Amino acid sequence: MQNSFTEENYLKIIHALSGRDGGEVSTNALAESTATRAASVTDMLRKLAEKGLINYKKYQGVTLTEQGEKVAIKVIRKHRLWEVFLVEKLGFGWDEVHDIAEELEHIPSEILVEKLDNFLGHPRFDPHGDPIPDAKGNLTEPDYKVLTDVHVGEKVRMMGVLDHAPSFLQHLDRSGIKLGSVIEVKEINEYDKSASVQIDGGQSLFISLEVSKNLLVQRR
Amino acid sequence: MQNSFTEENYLKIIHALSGRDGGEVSTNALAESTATRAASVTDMLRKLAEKGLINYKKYQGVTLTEQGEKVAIKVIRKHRLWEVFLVEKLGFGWDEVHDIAEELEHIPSEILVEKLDNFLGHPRFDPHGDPIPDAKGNLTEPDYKVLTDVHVGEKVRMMGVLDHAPSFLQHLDRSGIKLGSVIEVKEINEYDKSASVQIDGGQSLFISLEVSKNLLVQRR
DNA sequence: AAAAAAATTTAGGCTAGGCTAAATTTTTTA
DNA sequence: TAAAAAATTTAGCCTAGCCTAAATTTTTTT
Repeated sequence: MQNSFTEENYLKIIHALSGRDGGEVSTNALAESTATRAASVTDMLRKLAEKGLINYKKYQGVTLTEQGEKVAIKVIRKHRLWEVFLVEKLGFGWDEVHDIAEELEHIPSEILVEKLDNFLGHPRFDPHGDPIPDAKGNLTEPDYKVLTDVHVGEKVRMMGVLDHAPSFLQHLDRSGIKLGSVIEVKEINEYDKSASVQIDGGQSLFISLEVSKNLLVQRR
Repeated sequence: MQNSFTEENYLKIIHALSGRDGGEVSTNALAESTATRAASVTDMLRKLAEKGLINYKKYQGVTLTEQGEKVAIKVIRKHRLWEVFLVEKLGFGWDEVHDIAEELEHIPSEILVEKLDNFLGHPRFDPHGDPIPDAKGNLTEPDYKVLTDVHVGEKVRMMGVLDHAPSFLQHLDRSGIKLGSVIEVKEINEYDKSASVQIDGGQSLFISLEVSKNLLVQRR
């Protein structure tokens, strides 16, 4: 049986909120993420549980079943592939594609996804650095670190973002920080943890703790 | 205000059914095309009329208002552009794209359409030969003729199809008839109006009246 | 370990878009 | 042109997803 647009969204969000450990997700957290009320979430949880997509016991929060996980990962795959298409082929900025991909991800057609993947050359990461699950549903999260964990003197490579908000991405654009940029931490201020960094061996700039916390990087 | 997926579909179908003359479309015709019951159509018509998208008087059939026509043409533009994308870029067959485009056409985003149009190189026709409305909403139907109106001895070019059913398109594939093919009518059988034709100066074959009726052609 | 607070669920409703059955209007036929 | 048939609308219901208010359960405080 097919899952609705709304059901797919719930599964995707449960996946995101349960994190690497696959821990329980609360009704309230879901209400916040879906921009609905807790009572509405409860309704949907009952329905998803009946369909065997989540493990749900009243008052205890939910986790995805294996089947639910599969559906969620398919949606994530579609979302990220469409984002690549929008940026690489259509010329959108990385700050503009989220809402459109949010719609495209629910277009139902296995063949479409596979042809799209093929057309794009089987990309491994989306424009924000998030990994794209493969056709079999394998999703491997690379273990990047957050820039706040980098010591003075280290040179790292920018690999992704935690915050996907357009305003944050635009801020990075203005700062000249993009995927692949080399960031050298020159100095960290004790007081507010803001940092002085050098981008790609050129431009020096200050970045706030708020920014550092949302930058995923990798030692080189 | 935004129109729903369903509302857009009604407008698109009313456009298609009212033909070149913009004539009234009946409730029953809409029920058939939308695969719903007449009573449901009546409900929707009331709603579309309230929104100013159609001219509706009880029992009298409907026509599109100028505003409704605009919406319909936008949907058609999106549908046909996506079909070009699916065939030209993703490698789908012309018989496989209708249902997927039916979903994609409702993705809301003006910018997306324009970027897609640009990416595709501003195509004028979709993979079935149907004209693509321009960004301003101009839709000019070329006046092709149907193959049944072609006399013996004439050579014409295949420009489109009236029937978009996969089975018909696949039949054309098997017959080697595609957009742009030159068709020379060698003989027409009085009895059943079937015809003997030559395709691109090579392959000769018989085509039934049913096929002739659905082929749009142009004198050269 | 009670009491208070927070989280969650239940009860009862609402809207969009469907449906069936019955009523009404228009069209066709005799 | 009146009766029959066909088309259309109205009335009353249904489901998916959402809502508020009230009830219930869990968690936190004192």
